[in-house]
Amino acid sequence: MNYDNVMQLALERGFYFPSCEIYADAQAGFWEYGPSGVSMKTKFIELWRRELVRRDGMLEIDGSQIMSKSVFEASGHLASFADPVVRCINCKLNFRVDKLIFEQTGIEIPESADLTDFDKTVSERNIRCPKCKGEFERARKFNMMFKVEIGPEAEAAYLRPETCQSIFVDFPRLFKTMRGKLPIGVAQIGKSFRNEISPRQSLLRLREFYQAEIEVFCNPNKLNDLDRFAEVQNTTIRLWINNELKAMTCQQAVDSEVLPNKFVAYYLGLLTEFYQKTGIDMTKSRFRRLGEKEKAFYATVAFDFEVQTATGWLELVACNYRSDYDLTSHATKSKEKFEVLDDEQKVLPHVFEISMGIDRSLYTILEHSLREEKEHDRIVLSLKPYLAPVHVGVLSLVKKDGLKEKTDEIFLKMKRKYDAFLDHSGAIGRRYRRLDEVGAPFAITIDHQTLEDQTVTLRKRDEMTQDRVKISEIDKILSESLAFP
RNA sequence: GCGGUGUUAGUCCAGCCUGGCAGGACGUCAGCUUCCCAAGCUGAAGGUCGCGGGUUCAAUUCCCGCACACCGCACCA
Repeated sequence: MNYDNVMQLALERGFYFPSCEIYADAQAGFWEYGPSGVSMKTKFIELWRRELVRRDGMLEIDGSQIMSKSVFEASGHLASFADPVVRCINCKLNFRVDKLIFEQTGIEIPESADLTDFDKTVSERNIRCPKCKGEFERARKFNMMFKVEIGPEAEAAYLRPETCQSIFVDFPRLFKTMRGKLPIGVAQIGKSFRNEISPRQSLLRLREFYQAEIEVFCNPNKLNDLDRFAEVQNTTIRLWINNELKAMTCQQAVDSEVLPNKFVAYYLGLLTEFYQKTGIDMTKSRFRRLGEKEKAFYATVAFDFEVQTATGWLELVACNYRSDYDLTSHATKSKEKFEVLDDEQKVLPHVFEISMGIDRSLYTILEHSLREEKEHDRIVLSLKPYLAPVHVGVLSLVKKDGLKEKTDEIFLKMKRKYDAFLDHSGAIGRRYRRLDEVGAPFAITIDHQTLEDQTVTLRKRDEMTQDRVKISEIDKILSESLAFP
């Protein structure tokens, strides 16, 4: 299905919708999750916890969204998480100065260069505004972090542009108090904030968005010394190297040196197994190795996990080998010690990062799960049962003859344990269609026979088949069918 | 941020050219009917016509500005 189909489903069925939409000054790039969206997101996060955090024995934290200025001085975000721009004195339009210089002269200046380098080239080559031929003000940096002011003295602080900074900052305490031992993963789910110049396409590019980030701290001398690699050695991962797809097992990727070490291969394997369980079509996925110019300023090796969607290839996860960039920076700035003991040797850990975009992942799951069945005149969201916003619809075939009361009684017994949806009104077929659209894998219907023999019909979403089951068996059937894998 | 196209009920859209009571379909809700896959009948609710200004006796309609959305460019999880 295409982007518009997903968008319409999202708006009509309570998955997500624009923030502040009743007001004209609502800003782009902010979206709300509705009831269906929250329910699905909660379950997605539970799957992430199971498949990554618990499976690998990671520590999970929940850090502040507002962090002090020093954090971002150390991390490099104040200096580097910014685009160099110039503004025309005459018409006030802003331009990316590095792009402008390249377009007009062919000279390439890296975007991280000193502002004076840009000013020098602009004046030497007499670069003028493309729109009005006006001269430019001096170059400045447009930083993509949201600045906030703390307290009556308005001390500067920032909304975090990535969740991982608190993981780095907290590392010394976590390692000491949680009896840390390398390698160790620290995970966090939360919101990050980026002042994007042009947010677009709802959940795909937000100014306020959810990340699920994992930072694995490791001994850089032991990247091939990892017992648990055996768990994923036969897992097939899809790698996109030099414009070519190479599907191979993790073991083969290490042996052929397509991946640098077992450590990286292991986590790409875990991530693959996680996404397989989300219902995303893995034949439309790849880990793409980034070139030098594409990588973030802190990365030495980088793979993006990308998935093909109706909007093109979409980056869901950034996997960056950040080496000791972060810990060295924070150690230098804070004077805190970040070295730890590993086999009685002092070592400054390196960091491998798995930075997941939750919103984008949820969009992709929706797009890959949504289909139209013309022969049955219905739209079906074939979510994995354990990710469905509604687990089961509980329906009375008709309201009268005591069926409503019997239905209420059954619903009451289920509603704490399952996301059950009670519905008495309208034609039964219409109610099934509505449940199909929110991805409810099951519907149980109470009819006249129920009153005679204590059985109900259990309808399956994908097959549209119905079985008669005893009321006493419902719980067992549902708990098995809805369980996480 | 640039260029193009749009914005009217929950959704899709008509009305705008040529200013004069805010409409349709689907959906939702209630009742009747039916009794297992969007059937039918009756009724109802639902709108700052994106926001602000201007022209006019009168603006959803004409003019200006802005915001937002979509497509393309650039940037990113």
